[in-house]
Amino acid sequence: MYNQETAKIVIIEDDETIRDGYAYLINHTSVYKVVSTYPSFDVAKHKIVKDAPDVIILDIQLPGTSGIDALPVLKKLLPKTYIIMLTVYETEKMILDALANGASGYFTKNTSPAKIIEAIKEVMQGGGPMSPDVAKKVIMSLQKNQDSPLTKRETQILELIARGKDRSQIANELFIEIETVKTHVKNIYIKLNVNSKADAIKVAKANKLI
Amino acid sequence: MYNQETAKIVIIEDDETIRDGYAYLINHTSVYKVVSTYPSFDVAKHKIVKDAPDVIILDIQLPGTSGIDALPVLKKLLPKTYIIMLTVYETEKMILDALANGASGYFTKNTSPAKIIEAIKEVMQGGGPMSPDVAKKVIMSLQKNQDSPLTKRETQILELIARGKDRSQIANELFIEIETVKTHVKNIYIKLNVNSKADAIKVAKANKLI
DNA sequence: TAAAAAATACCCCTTTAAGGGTGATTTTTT
DNA sequence: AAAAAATCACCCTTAAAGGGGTATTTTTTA
Repeated sequence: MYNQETAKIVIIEDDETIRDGYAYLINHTSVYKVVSTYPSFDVAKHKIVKDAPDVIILDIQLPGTSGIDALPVLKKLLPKTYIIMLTVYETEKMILDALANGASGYFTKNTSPAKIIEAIKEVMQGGGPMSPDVAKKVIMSLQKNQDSPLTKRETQILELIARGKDRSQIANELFIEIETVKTHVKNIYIKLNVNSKADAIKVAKANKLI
Repeated sequence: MYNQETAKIVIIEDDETIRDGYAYLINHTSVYKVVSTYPSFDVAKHKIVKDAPDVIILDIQLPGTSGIDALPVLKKLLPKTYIIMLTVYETEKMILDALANGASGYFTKNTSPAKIIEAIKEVMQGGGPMSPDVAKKVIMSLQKNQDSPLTKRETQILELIARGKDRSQIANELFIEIETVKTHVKNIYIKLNVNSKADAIKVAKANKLI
């Protein structure tokens, strides 16, 4: 594992006040060492491999290449480095994109430096820290609509359809006849006001029915 | 919104030591009030509506009805109540199931009472608290495999297939011919060693390629 | 306990999609 | 310049999708 005593941090953040503030606080109130700070990814990319950081604190709103676009590149340059995202915005899409692309943690900028230092510690220990507002959005993205127009069986069948299964596979899996599956599918289409698998999946996902 | 001063908590947990311990600490070191504690859901279900709790702390490993099974019932009985799950285990499936079924937060039992009190506060303010190890698992479930055998285009097409789109819809969306889509699909099948949409989706999801 | 909702199953029908084989060109990356 | 990725086209057969209608049994709820 890593040696926490010497863990190296790099901060990529365009706002000089925030950048220097975090750097100062990490250096003076924690065991971690900020080895470099950069105002943009485009400046950082040529030097960051030499820094060999254990953790990168990456702002999303950067001039030039955005933090989101920088993420996959950084993961390729430094596969073992943990990346904690920082942002002022917190749209569900942005958060999910960042996490899907390899971010280890995600914080909004109203997060105190103490929490960020705690997050560095957590990330070094294999955790996945995020601020409560971010966690809320992630949880919401996992939650299903409580008052679905679909019955349990219909929801179950629609989920199987969404996994690419055809009628006969669904029938086999649920120990019912193909014709029964067909009837359920027809009722699903009527309830969702669609007339194809693709549209049913689209509507169901938009309304978090599946 | 809720009045934080009088927020009512119910604890459902079979271990008496843990149950009383959390209750004592919440009552004596926070502004929240534990109005009832129960050793199982089966005992709680008849009385909990009268308790009208703002937050329920729900153990997963309960005698009789498990916390996972109790979750949808509780959501129906008390739709506006926040539920924080507690567990000793932390399998990805269990966590995702709990969150998908309406849990507001998720903690493992090595979590300090202070963190639980903080979690109650966060949940009352609309946050979605979870312990770092849980957050890690949630993040992992969102992350894609970095070294996929599929090309970008193939991944993109497989994602559209997984959304139930057929060849012609994919062709339209990507501004390419149906025949090209077909070729990509054939190459996907060869790379994943499958010969159907359903199997391709299954293998791809198992390996987090999509 | 009676009514309503959900789940089950079968018949008709037509159109469309899926999957496999083979070969080839162009574009992009390395 | 070579390799990888993306593009397109023709052959073929079988399987699936979607729309229509009807009807029974089981489960849930009022």
